[in-house]
Amino acid sequence: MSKQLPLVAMDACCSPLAREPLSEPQAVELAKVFKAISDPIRLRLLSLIASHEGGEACVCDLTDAFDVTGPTISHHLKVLRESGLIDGERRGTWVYYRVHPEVLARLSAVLVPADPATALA
Amino acid sequence: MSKQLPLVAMDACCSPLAREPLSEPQAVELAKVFKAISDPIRLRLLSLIASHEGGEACVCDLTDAFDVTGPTISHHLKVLRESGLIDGERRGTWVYYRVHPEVLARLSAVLVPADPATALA
DNA sequence: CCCTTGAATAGATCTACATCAAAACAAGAC
DNA sequence: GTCTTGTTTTGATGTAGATCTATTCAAGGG
Repeated sequence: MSKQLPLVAMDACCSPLAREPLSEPQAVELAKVFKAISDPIRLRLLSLIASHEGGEACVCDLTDAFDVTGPTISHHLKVLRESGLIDGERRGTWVYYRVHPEVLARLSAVLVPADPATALA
Repeated sequence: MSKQLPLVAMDACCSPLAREPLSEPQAVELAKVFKAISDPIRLRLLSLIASHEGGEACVCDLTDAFDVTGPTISHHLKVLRESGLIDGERRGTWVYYRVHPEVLARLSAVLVPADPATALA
């Protein structure tokens, strides 16, 4: 169930984008993860999983929250999985997903503006 | 030159995605901005502008950093502009772009993981 | 004025992606 | 075993997007 992709290339993970120019490989890796969260359904899936009690959510819970079909949700979960943002585990009948907080943290760190003061504007 | 789109809908800006489930409208707004930075060239453009001396960069400088044609760079700058991430200003012959740090800060805040401790993993 | 240089737009093309219905697979219940 | 429920895969389809060339627009310089 895990496929553990680059997890946001380690050397691309920590220097804020506004501090120094991103290298081309760094940009390629980051773009993949941002693409994964550039869809409303995937953003909500991620949020539902991350904010769910116990830090994990069953696919059955997730599907009900949307107007699209099951296969479509499954597709979006796969995209999130392959980007390294979430991971799924089957326990009996159901499959449970949880987020990788480190990846979220790295994305957040990359986007921090150069001057922290502006963050409070 | 400015077109001032939603700038990341104000009510969607500050609660981390992992704290509570994103509403559908919030997700739609956020997804637009993430889509804007889900391309390697746009990420590097954003980084080049944000990290450039004086906080602004001329299109002429930006174009040289890539293997694609001028119109393609112009297209990507437009996408970033329409997402509210950057803004351009013509001064004489050249056009200068600068980032909106508040938007960057909000995106960063949304991605912060639920448990701050995990950010240091 | 016309010409040059910088930048944006228009139109065309090719690829990537979101979605669905149908089929396959996984795990239990009977 | 067979049936049922939950999840994923497959295949097809329509739309969005990245890129190019050619054209247009903007601002100065002769």
